[in-house]
Amino acid sequence: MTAEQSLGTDASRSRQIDGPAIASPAGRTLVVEPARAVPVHGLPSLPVAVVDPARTVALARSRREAEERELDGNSVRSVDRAAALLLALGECEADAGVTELARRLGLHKSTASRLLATLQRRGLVEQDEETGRYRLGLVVLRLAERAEQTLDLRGIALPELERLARAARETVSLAVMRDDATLTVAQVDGPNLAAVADWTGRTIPLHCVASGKIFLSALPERDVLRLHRQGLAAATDRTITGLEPLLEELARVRRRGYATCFGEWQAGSNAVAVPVRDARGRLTAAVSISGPASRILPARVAELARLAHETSAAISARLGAPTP
Amino acid sequence: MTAEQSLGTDASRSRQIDGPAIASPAGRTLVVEPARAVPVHGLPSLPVAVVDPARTVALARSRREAEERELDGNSVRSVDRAAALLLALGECEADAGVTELARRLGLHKSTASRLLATLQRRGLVEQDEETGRYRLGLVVLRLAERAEQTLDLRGIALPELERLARAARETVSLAVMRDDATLTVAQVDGPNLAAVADWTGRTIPLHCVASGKIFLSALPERDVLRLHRQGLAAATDRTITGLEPLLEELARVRRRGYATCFGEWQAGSNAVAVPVRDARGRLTAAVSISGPASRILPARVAELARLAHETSAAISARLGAPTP
DNA sequence: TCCTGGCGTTGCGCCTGTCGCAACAGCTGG
DNA sequence: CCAGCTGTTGCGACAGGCGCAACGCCAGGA
Repeated sequence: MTAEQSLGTDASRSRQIDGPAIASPAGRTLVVEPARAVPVHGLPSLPVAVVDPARTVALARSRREAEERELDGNSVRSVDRAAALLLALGECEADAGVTELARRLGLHKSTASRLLATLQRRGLVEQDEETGRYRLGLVVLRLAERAEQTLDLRGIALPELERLARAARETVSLAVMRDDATLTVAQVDGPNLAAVADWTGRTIPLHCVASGKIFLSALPERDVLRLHRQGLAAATDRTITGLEPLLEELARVRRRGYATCFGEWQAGSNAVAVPVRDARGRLTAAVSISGPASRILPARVAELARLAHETSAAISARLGAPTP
Repeated sequence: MTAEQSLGTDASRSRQIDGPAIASPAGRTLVVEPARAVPVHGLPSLPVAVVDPARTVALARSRREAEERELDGNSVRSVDRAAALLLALGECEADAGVTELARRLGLHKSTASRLLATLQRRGLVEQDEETGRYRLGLVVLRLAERAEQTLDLRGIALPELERLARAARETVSLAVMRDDATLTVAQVDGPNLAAVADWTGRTIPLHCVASGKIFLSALPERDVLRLHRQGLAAATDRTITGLEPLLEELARVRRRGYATCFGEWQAGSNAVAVPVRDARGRLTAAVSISGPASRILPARVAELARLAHETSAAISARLGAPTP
C-alpha cells in the first residue's frame, strides 16, 4: 500500500462480500525511488538499479512535472513537495543530503534546501550540524503517538476483514473491549449466508464469546476474579460460568494463541478468535470467525485460527506494528 | 513547542489583552469555543480558558502574522503553515474540523482546507468521509517508525547527561549493547575531575560494568548461559565470573531497577547504571554514573540511582516515550 | 416540516511568495 | 594545492497561493 491510498471509512455497519469494490485511491503522487531502497514497514522495496545518474535526475524531474500537472486547484504545490520530501526521508535507511533528496524528487537543490529548512523549523526534520544531512525529526514521533490514539481502527480493518470473510466463507468480526464487555466494531458476512444478525455497535459479555475470551486471557487474574464475583450469566447451557473451568479455558487460550466458542453464546453457533496488537505490541482488538456448528467443526478450528492470525497480522501491520 | 508557538516568538499564551473584544473578520461575533487542548507528550499544553471566541481567533491571526514576519527568505510560508496544521492535529484529543483548525492558527478556512487536502494526498492526514473532520494519517506512523531508527540517541541524550554530571558531580555515560558488549556512545565528565579516560566509541565486556549488567539482566537466561560458556574474563579480582554469582547479581539488578559495579572493571572505580527505554518501552541504552570508590560509596548508591533514573526518564521522554 | 446557522469546498482575481539561476563559502579527497 | 561537490542565499520573474464570496450540504431547533 502506498501512502496516497486512502483508507476510507464505510457507513455500512455490516458488509456483504458480494457488494462493490471499495473506492479507488485518491489522487496520484510523486513516485519516490530511493537509491537504496529499504522498505518502510509494510511497503515493498524498489529495486536498486545502476543507471546514468543524469538520466535518473531528468526522469525524476519529468515524473514530478507530470504529477504536478495533475494537482488540482485546491492543492498547494509547495506543500505537496515538502510532504514528498518527508516521505522520501521515510524511505531512507539513515539520513540524506539535500542534493540527494532533490535529485530523487526532481527538484532544484535550492528548492529542496528551503523546504527542508522550513520543515526543520517545526521539528519535522532535523539537520545534522556536522554533516548537513537531514533525517526525520522527533516531532514525527510525537505526532505518531497522537496518530495511534486517533486512528480509525474500523476503517483500517475492514479491507482485511473482507479478505478473511472471502477466504473463510464465514462471518468475520472485529471487536474491542469496552466496559468489561466485548464491543463489535466491524462485521463482514460471508458469501453464502442469508439472514445473519448484525452485532456491530452491540456489546456481548466477555465470557460468552471467543473474542471476549481473548480479552479475558490478557487481564490480570484479579480482574477475572472480580468479573466472576459480579456473576457470569449463562447464555446457553454450554456457557462457562464456573471460576475453575473459566481459568482453565483462559490458560488454554494463552497456550494456543486463539480462543474458541462452541455454542456458548448462541446454541448451534461456533467461533474462533485471535488477538490484534497495535504498533506497541499491546492487545487492541480481536478478530473472530463465526458460523453454524455444522460448518465450524472442531477439526476446522486450527485452519480458521491460522487464517485469522494472518488477518490479525495484516491489521497490525496497517496499525504500524513492525513486521515480525 | 506548540503549533502556534515557534522559535524566538512570544511563548506567552496567557498574556493580558487590553481593551474590548475584537470583532471577527466577517464582522460577526463568533460563538464557538476553542478546541480543548490536550498536551501531546513533552509539549506544554495550551491553556483552556473561557474567552471571547472572536478575540481568540483575532489573537491567533495576530500571532501567526507576527511569526510569519519573522520567517526569513529561506523559509516557505505555505509549508510552515501546513506543518503548523500537522502540529495542531497532534495537539487535538481526537479529530478536528477545518474551521476549528483555521481558527486556532489564525488562517482563513479556505486556506486551511487546501493545505489539509494537500497533506491528505500524501497520507499525512486523513479526512473522515462522514464528518469531514481531519485526523493524523497512518503515514505519520510509518514515518515515526523510520524516525525511531534514525534518531540521534547521542545528540538527544547529551543535554540530559550534562545535567546529570553537574548534579552527581561524577563521570556520566550512555551506553548501548552491541555484539555482546557494551558500547559507550556518550560520556560527560564531572566538574571536579582531572584526567579521566574517555570510553566513547569503545566496547567493554558486559559482565564487567554496571551498564553491561543492565543489558545482561534483560537478556533471556539462555543468552547469559551462552556468554558464560564463551568465558567471562576477569578484569580485576572483584569481577564476577562465576555463573551462580552472576545470575544472582542479575536478579538483584532486576529487583532493584539499577546495577552497580564495585571495582569489577577497574580497581578503585565504582559505578551505578539504570536502563533507558525507547518510545515502545524497549531497553535501548543505559545511563551510568561512575567515579572513584572513595566517592561512590555503597551508602550513596541509592541517591545516584535516583538521579540516574530521572535522567533516564528525561531521555525516554525525548525519545517519544509516553509520560508514566 | 421548515428554516437557520455553520460547515467544508471551490471559482476567481490579485499580488506576493516561491522558484530556479547563479554565485558563494566550505569541505573532502586525490 | 586544486578540483569537485555540497548546502546556502541574493535576486528577479511569474505563477502559485491566498482571501473573498458564494455554494451545497447537514444538523438542530422551532
